[in-house]
Parts: sequence; structure tokens; C-alpha cells
Amino acid sequence: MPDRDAPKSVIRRLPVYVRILDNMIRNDIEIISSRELSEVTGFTAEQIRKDLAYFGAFGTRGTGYNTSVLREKILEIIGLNEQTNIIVVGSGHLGIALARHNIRKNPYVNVVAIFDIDPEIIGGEILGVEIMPLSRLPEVAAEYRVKVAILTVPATHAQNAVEPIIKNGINVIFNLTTAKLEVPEHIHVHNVDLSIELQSLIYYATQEKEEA
Amino acid sequence: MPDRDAPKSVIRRLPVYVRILDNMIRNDIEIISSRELSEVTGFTAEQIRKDLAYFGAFGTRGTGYNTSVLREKILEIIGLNEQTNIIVVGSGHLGIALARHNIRKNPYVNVVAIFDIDPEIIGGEILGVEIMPLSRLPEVAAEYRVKVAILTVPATHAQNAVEPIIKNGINVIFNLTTAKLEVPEHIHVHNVDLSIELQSLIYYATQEKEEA
DNA sequence: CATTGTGAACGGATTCACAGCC
DNA sequence: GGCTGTGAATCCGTTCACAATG
Repeated sequence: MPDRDAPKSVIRRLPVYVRILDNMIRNDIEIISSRELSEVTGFTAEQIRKDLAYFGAFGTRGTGYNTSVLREKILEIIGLNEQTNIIVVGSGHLGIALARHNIRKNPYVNVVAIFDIDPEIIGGEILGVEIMPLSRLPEVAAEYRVKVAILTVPATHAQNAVEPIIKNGINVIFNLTTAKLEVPEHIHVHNVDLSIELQSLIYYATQEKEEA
Repeated sequence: MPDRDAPKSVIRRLPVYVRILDNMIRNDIEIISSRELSEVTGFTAEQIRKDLAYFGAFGTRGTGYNTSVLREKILEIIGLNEQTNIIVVGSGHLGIALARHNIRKNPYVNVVAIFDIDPEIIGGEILGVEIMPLSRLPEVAAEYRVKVAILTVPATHAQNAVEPIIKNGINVIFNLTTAKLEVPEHIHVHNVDLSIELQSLIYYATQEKEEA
């Protein structure tokens, strides 16, 4: 059912809706309008309706959307309706932060293992999830049918770590490294470079200088 | 000189060029063409030329760009030509990761302090930078004319932390929290929600299921 | 003659405006 | 009456094609 050609921009907003809906449902709110969603998300109501309508007509005219139904539909579209097994490669502070957060707060994924090369920390665990040597990646990836890897190793090791990842059936890499990864066509890499983002932000901090 | 209306997309690419140029200069490469930049960055050569031409004509036709000159120009545009003082608010793993990275690897910013509310860690330091209670934020912000804050506190504390930040002259917030921040018009907030990004990525992991 | 700088064409995403429906 | 769903219009960023030029 998921339409592979769905605009990336739409896909990126879907989990936002899920989060809101989770909250609404927790508070026993059963119906929500695109206008209300707009107020909470900051997206325009039209955009929200377009996003949702892209995959079908999930609302009722004159009323709004049923929170539970809409949530279920979106989960299905993204593929969050069943837990996704993921791994974290690189157990520095960033890797630990992401591992912890996803283990505790993200009900839609299941962190099955954390990988590192530092013998000091291998064998340890984070919230019950084992830290393993990279050599065990194939075994784990196969056993849990892992499809997503979060990559947080030092930039110099990034490309090395990519090889075992893609050789074992993982086709999505969330790359938090500053390295530009070389991967085959069919591997989906999502780069978030926090250093670059911070540096570009400085642009908006210099505003006063000019006005003065 | 910086044009406040410059497209965000352009601004976000500028630091990428800086990084490449830093490398080139380290390797004594003095001239680079948009085509070469294209190969390293993955952006198209036309786009790179457009990005740069947006702020002026920095290249020489038939030859390319002088790496040092171009680097200097871009630093000036972004406002990286002099070090920017920043603070990190929230000393969890994510905050520590960002603090450490920027202290060691980012020559364009100067992390002047890290803030937290946990008495256990207040008084400690990260790579020589002190971890302080939030109560000292006004003092530090004033002394160092801090303009940028990286926000990595728990989502529930995010809005509380925003108040002291914006009350003390900081007008750019790099929000890594899942919270939607309420801020006055003139405050520039850049949200990066790693949970949402990860969840949206799952969409691309489910490809096989459909094809099978 | 290679490479920049740029107007024009293109395309994708957002906004508008309203028809359709409960 | 109110809110969804959607074609049309618009906006913005990227790509194209080429003129300008060292």
C-alpha cells in the first residue's frame, strides 16, 4: 500500500502527526480537526489535509479525523505498525544518547544491539541492551532481520562501518557522522550533520551586527 | 553585507563548502572548480555556482575558485570569521556529545559553558568547560555575549529553559528537544528532532515487504 | 577553451479557493 | 454549518543552457 513515490516532505511530517495523536488518545480525545492539528504542529491545516489525503480519505467531512483511526492509518503507511528492529553502531555519547532515547521513549522501534570496537565497553550494556563488537553484526542482523542502523562512529571509521551494515541486509542508515558515505544505489542514507547545522545557524545570530 | 533574505537552503550548504575548503587548504590546493566541489559534496556544480554567486562573484572564469579567498568570503557571509560564543543547555549524553564535539572539532565556535540542574554534575567540567547551574546563565551570557544556545534538556524542561535563554540576549536556539518551543518573533529556533527523523526513516526500510 | 555567472525553464511543494459531504 | 478533499494558482528552489570572460 505505501506509495514509494510519496514526497519526502510528506513522509517527514507523518511521525509528527503520530506523536500528537498518541497524546490526544492518551487524553481520550477521539476527534481532531486539521485546524487543531495545525495549531499544535505549526503546519498549515491545508498542508495537513493534503498530506493525509495523499494516502486516502481518512477523515469525515464536517467532523474531522478520528484520532485512533488516523493514528493506525499513519502507522501503517510509515511501517510503524509493527516494531522495527534497529541497531546503533558507535557507542560514544551520541550513540548512547540515541540508544537510550529509543529504548525508553520510542515504542515503535526495538534497539536490539549496540556495536563498538572499544574492548573497554564491549560486553557492557545500555538499559539492558548489549554492547557488542562489530564482528557480531552479521549474526544479530540476521537473527533480528534488522533493517535500520543508526551510525554514530567517529567520521574516520564511518565508511568502514558501512560495509558490514549493508552486507547484512540493512538498507537504511541514519548517518550522524560528518562523513559522506559511499553506498550502493538501493541503500537509503539519511544524513544529519549536527556540526554543519550549528555552523549554518550562526548566520542567524549575526543579525544585530548588520542592523546596528 | 549578509543578505538576511538568503534562502535557507543556500545557508545550510555554506558550511559544507567551508569544510571542504578547509581540507583543500590543508592539502595546499589553491584552486578548485565548481565541478570538483560537486564531486566532493554531491551537490550539482550549477547549484554550487548559484549558491556562491548569490553573494557575489568570487571565482575566475576559466579557472575556478581560489580556495583561501572563497573560504574567507563564506566565513564572512555566515559570520564564522570570528569565533562565536555558544552555550550548551542540558548535560545529558546528547549535550555532552555536542559539547565535546564542538570544543574539540569545531574551530568556529567557542563553548563557554554547559548548564544543567543536576547537583551531582554541576561543578564538573567537560574538556575544560565548566558545568554550571542554570542560575548562572545570565552572568555568562552577558560576559561572553553569547548568541547561540544548544538545547538538549529533557522535553519536559525545554520551555522552562527557554525563558532564561531568550531573556539574556541569545537569539538563536538549536533545539534538539522533542518539544515545540514558544518563543517571540525575533528568536530563531532550529529544530532537529532525531526521534521523528528516525521514525520517518522506517518508511524507507519497509520497501522489501511490499515488493515480495 | 575551460569555467564562471545567470536568465529561463522546470518541477516539487505549499497555499488558495472552493466543491463535496456529513 | 463545518470540515474534509482537491484542482488551480503560486511560490521557491533546482536544473538547463548559454552568454560572458579570464
